Amino acid sequence: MPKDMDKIVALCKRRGFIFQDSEIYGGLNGFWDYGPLGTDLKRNVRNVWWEDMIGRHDPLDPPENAPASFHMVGVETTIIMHPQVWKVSGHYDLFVDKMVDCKECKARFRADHVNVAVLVANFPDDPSAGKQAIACESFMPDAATGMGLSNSKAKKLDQALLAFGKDKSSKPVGDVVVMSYLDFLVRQEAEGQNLKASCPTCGGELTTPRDFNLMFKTIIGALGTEEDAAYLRPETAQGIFVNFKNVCDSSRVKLPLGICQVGKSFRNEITPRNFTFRSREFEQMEIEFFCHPSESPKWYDYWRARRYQWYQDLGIAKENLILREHHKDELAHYSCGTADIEYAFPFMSAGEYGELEGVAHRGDFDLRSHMEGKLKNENGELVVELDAKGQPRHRGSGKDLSYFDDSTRERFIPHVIEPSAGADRATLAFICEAYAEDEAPDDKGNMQVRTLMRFHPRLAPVKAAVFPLVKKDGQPEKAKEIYRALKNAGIAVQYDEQAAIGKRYRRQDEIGTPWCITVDPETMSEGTVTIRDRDSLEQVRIPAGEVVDEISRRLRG
RNA sequence: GCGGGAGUAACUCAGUUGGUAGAGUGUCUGCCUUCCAAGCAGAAUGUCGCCGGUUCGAGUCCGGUCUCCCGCUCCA
Repeated sequence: MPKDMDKIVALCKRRGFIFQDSEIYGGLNGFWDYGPLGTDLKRNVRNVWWEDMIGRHDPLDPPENAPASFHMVGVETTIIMHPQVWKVSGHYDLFVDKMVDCKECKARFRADHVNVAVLVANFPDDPSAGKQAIACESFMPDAATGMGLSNSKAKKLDQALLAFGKDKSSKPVGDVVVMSYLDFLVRQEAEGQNLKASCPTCGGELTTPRDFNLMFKTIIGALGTEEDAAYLRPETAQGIFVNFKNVCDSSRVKLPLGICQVGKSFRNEITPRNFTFRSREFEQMEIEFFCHPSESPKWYDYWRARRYQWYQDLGIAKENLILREHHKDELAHYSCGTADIEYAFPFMSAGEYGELEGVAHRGDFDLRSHMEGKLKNENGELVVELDAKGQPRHRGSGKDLSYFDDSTRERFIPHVIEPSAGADRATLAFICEAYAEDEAPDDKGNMQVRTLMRFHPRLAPVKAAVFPLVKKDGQPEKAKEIYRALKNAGIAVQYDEQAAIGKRYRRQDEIGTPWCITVDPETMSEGTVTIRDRDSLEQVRIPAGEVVDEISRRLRG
């Protein structure tokens, strides 16, 4: 049974997990706030990630399934960086997409995605007639066949050719040339022609291409002008790349080496939607893993498997999670391989998944870019992109970012494997996965619907709650004692003496507290308390003095 | 950005032809003392998304705007 996203969103608000940003002013599209429980939950997601990737990492011996031992360290870099970073990384050019709209059907396309088939006619019997572009049809490339020009449109081109040749003595021959809409416009301009490409779907008139800046622009300096434009980072990765040399020079680390960072990133998503899934301000948890080029495929495999497993270890059911290898033509121009870890969010249709994390094999693209300048893919080779004067389009730092391996006396530019996870998306996935409704008996033994969040104990915002069964006979005092002992041990715990015991259990179920500890008459006589399990509803009795140890033990797994 | 739907208490929603707002849940306070929400009693809470217009009077009609949901588009 699919989960109801509306109910999940309602619970998130009702219990203080996630609020719409600036809600009292009507909200702000694409921005979300975390309430008290959501803040703890998301912090747990971040902390568990940091702990598992760095804190608990053992650099002395190879971890399970790893090709070799390796180092993992962290950095924290700024949201605003030198503007040249984004020019070199390609974001400046790529994030400023040219978009065209259809004035008729209102469809919007990326201008470089619209293809135009131009019919160029010539008269083989009459060379003096020259070549002329006489007709065009626009179409969207069909991913399946690679041939998006429909038969009807091809026929129209044929007819145009026939009509063109009608009053000529010799027969025209036509060549169909396919180009992007942007190239088409450039050629029309250059050749002084005025063919008009129309909407690929409805044939309506298209607007001229307009800029869409997907990076947030800002100004540095109180008196800053457009000259001082800077950008909020669209990814945390670049802060790692530009510090690669600093980290190597300062940290007594060797390759293979992972440098990790958690932090906010910003993208002007065109259509923010689906709760927090596509937000304009979001948090990333990224690893840039640097290794020898010859070892990179092994590390790519390692990180894909390890990161896929990580979500499962924290409670995401395997049937809701896929590891999807990108198809070749889906790869970014720099990537030698990318796999997405995707989750079957309730708001997606059956069989569809939303990306939680991308694990990309980036080769030496990033370090080379920051050395040499913005790179482009030319016939499978990454080369520095040049401007009209033959200079680099965007100049690199000129610094040598290669790595010298002392043991092999070899110098090389490391390859990078990038597991890049979304903290908000992971948090949302954990929320969706945790949401459950089951049936539990009420005090009369009738089955009632119970709403609960089955958070993994490491992620649960509240780990335990302590109740007195009744508000008398010294039970509240005893319960508070246990509550404080847990607090002092650094365990997130709540105390509740309000209303019937069953109601208190349900309250904790709804926020995903794994364990409830209840003080009852037997506590007063025998010194034992019950620990009730959220998922099984089972209770076990242990000495009150062992509660802190027992909960700590359970939290360690 | 387009098309469709929606916005009323913290949540889910009702609100008849325009006559100055209700229910359930939740929250809080007592009582009860009982191990899985619905025993009893009581209380608080809304400029009906926002702005403007029509009207003697607008939650209700009109215009604009913001936000959410669905579809399209987009998602290096």
